[in-house]
Amino acid sequence: MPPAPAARAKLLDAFVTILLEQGERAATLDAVAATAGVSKGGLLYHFPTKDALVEGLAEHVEALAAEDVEQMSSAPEGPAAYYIRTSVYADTPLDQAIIATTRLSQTANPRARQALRRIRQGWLDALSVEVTDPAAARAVMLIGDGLYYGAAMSGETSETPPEDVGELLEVVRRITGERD
Amino acid sequence: MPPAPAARAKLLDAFVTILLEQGERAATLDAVAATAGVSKGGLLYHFPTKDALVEGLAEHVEALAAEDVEQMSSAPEGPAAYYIRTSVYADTPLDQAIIATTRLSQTANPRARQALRRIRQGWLDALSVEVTDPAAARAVMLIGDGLYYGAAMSGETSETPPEDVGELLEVVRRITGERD
DNA sequence: GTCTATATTCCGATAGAC
DNA sequence: GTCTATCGGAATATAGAC
Repeated sequence: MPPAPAARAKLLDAFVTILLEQGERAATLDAVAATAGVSKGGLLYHFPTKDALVEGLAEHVEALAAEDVEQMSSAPEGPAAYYIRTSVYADTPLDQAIIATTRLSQTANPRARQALRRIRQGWLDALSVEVTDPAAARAVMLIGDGLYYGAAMSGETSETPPEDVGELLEVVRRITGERD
Repeated sequence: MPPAPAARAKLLDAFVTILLEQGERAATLDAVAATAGVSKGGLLYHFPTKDALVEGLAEHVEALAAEDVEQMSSAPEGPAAYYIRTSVYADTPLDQAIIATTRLSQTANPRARQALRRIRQGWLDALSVEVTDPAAARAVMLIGDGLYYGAAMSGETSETPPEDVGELLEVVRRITGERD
């Protein structure tokens, strides 16, 4: 494994921060470079084009999500409860990277859309192991989507207080209860 | 009431179309004007700044959503079923306007964020009349958010085939069932 | 590897003719 | 009301010094 490319990581982190706090339009090469503490030329050495920067973020967020799916699959509380509980925006690196990717104009950045689609599919697969009714699995999935959506929409901070999650989990238990 | 400002409506419609099909970055004044069949100067007569264009879209989408809330409140099937059924992206003017507003970088466009927040609140209020358990109402709300989110994320077309909605409605019925 | 120019394109907005 | 022409600024990307 490579010796930890600190410069690349710092640049991607700056990209995420700006997307999160100021939106896509503010995430210019100049701004990313300045936030990371390098010049624009320095940035372009690591990411030759802006598309390369988006590609870097896409790979980064997919890697983080893959780790999350592993934890989800082996969670004692079960995948569904783990998924809903962690769908509340909590400032983790994964949450930040996902919202940042969401902020990219996805019609203009097919790669960003692809990353989010893959991540959602990974979650749905992990959910389906526990929640065998497809419609129920989809409903749980959609609630998680909605939680993330609220965070992506309402700005930088969480819309859902953690104390509300407990009640939400009860509702989910009602969904995942056996049927037919 | 004014004599139907056709030019304004045509410009807003072009703005929505471009946001929907190509994303925020493509929605320049030039592109909006060209799509509407007028010059940039012509556009700027009706909307003196780009913020004015966003304001126009925000008012437009809020008005359409207010109509929807009225229909929702008087729907024979009940607000919850109506809400979920119509949350599937269906190319209605309201759906298009909402997704278009979603595409605007909301950190940079507080007015777009405000419009979406107000619309969600209106839906939640209407839902709460039928679904009195707040957590259950929130869960139904979130499923609708998730459906819209999927549409906003996956591009221009619907992610959820209408034939899946029936099964989703059964799940919702399980949520809205009496509790305690 | 990181920097400072600089080239080029494009966007939002203004001015003023018609 | 709608047009053309144009300004000022900003964004992506290149070239080449260090």
